[in-house]
Amino acid sequence: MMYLKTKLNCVVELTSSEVACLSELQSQPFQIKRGTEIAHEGQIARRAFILQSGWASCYKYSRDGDRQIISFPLPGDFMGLGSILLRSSNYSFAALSDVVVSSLSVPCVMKLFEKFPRVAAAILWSASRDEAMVIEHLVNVGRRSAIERVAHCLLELRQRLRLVGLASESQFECPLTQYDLADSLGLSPIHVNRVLRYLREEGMLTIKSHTVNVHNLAGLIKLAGFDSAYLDQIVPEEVATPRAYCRAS
Amino acid sequence: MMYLKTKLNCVVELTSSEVACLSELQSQPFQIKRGTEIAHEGQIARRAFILQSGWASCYKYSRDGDRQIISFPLPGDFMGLGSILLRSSNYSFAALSDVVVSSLSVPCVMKLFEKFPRVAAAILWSASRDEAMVIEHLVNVGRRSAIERVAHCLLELRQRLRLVGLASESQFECPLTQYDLADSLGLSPIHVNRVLRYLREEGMLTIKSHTVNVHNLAGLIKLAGFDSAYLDQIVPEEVATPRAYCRAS
DNA sequence: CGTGGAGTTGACCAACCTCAAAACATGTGG
DNA sequence: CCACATGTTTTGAGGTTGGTCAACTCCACG
Repeated sequence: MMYLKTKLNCVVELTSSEVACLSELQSQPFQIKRGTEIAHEGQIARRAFILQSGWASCYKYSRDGDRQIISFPLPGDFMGLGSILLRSSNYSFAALSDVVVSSLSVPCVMKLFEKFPRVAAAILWSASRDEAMVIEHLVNVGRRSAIERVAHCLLELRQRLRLVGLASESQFECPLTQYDLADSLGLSPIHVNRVLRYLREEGMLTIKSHTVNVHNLAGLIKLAGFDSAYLDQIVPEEVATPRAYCRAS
Repeated sequence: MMYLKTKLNCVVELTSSEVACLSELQSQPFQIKRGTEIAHEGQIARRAFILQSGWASCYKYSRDGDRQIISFPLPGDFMGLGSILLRSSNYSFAALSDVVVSSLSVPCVMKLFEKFPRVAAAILWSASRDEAMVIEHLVNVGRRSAIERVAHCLLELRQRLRLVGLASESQFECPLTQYDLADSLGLSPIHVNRVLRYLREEGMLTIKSHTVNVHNLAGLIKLAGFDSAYLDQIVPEEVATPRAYCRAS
């Protein structure tokens, strides 16, 4: 609940009845163990999930069995939102660490749309931001070198974790293996390892026991060509200032 | 108008008042010349566009000036839908051929959400499908060989064109240059050329004077590992069968 | 005709992959 | 608390895919 409310609230200021509706429609949070697949590609999507704590991954397999990770949902993010209106899920997703999620059923989402158009707008906003991240990911994989990709990915994770209060200026927990990184960045795990060594030897960052330490933030940002604009949480006037198009409750 | 209506109509059956509202809120279609940039990355997005005829491209530049094409909007597709709720546009888009578009302003979209929740659902559906295409594109670039990428891309275009009646079984118009393909697939134009030669010599397809001729469809599908599920237009029961959650007009 | 964009080709090269093996963690059951 | 098993990181050697550079050709369009 907590996250869904704060997340959507940052888009449009929700009224108390809207907030009440959200908490009603959302399931009780429940735990999922590390490594569990939550939804599988091609399944009919009956629910969307909101990650309350822990890390997850969304991925697809290519025909020859190579995995491409689409995104790493972090606390506060939706999973499978894009699938609820399609016949079947686009992709699979799984828990990368022990995880707490809550869920919304498809009829619940439709009910939200019907009753609270501003919540609908907030959900579309959230979907738009997810799309922006996938797009940046595509640019990363399509047009950047291995070193840039790795640096860019870690900077994005740092920035997103900071937005939910889970990273300090120069350090954050990160359960990703080098295999996960490789599958996300379109590289081999061996090459990811070489890149991480390079970044370590250049004094940029180190990773030890699932903790990333950034030693030269400015250098990394320059190296990766990182611009965090696409992660902005700010919302345009016309969308955010509510009352103009708010129905009489 | 035509396209917006038929597109959204295939999601939820729109009532006549919903259709009327759509035509009212959509601008008159207007022409844009080939090569014109319609919106630029970072601009404030004041409108979303619906492509009525012709081809377009959505793209971003990486810091070192390499272009990554995100998608090729075809007739009936939205452009910039994901940007209207964000502060600024994610990406640029431009006309690849002479093009006819109509547009929706941001307040119009908000009005649609408020008045017609089912139209809102249909718009989110459309955004979900766009996201599914970007995701497949990411898998393509991240995990497939150059030959697979080119074949997959052309098969996707064929399939999408067929859905709007612009491709026959084995042939379609395609204004893309080899540079465009390269920037979409994360390859160099020279290598795209080599791949196209290979596909030609294998009897898979030929491209001549902006026309793609598929000579061995089954072979191409196998070669690319192409599965068109992500392009499906079918919508789940709960979303499509309307009256259940339809407000009293 | 002539000009510029697009397609084509060859030669060479580098970024990244694959295979193989060892060192290092981490967690589990005894 | 140890011993083993499993998963993860690290390193090396050699090979491929696809990139770069440079040139030439083929059009479409003025």
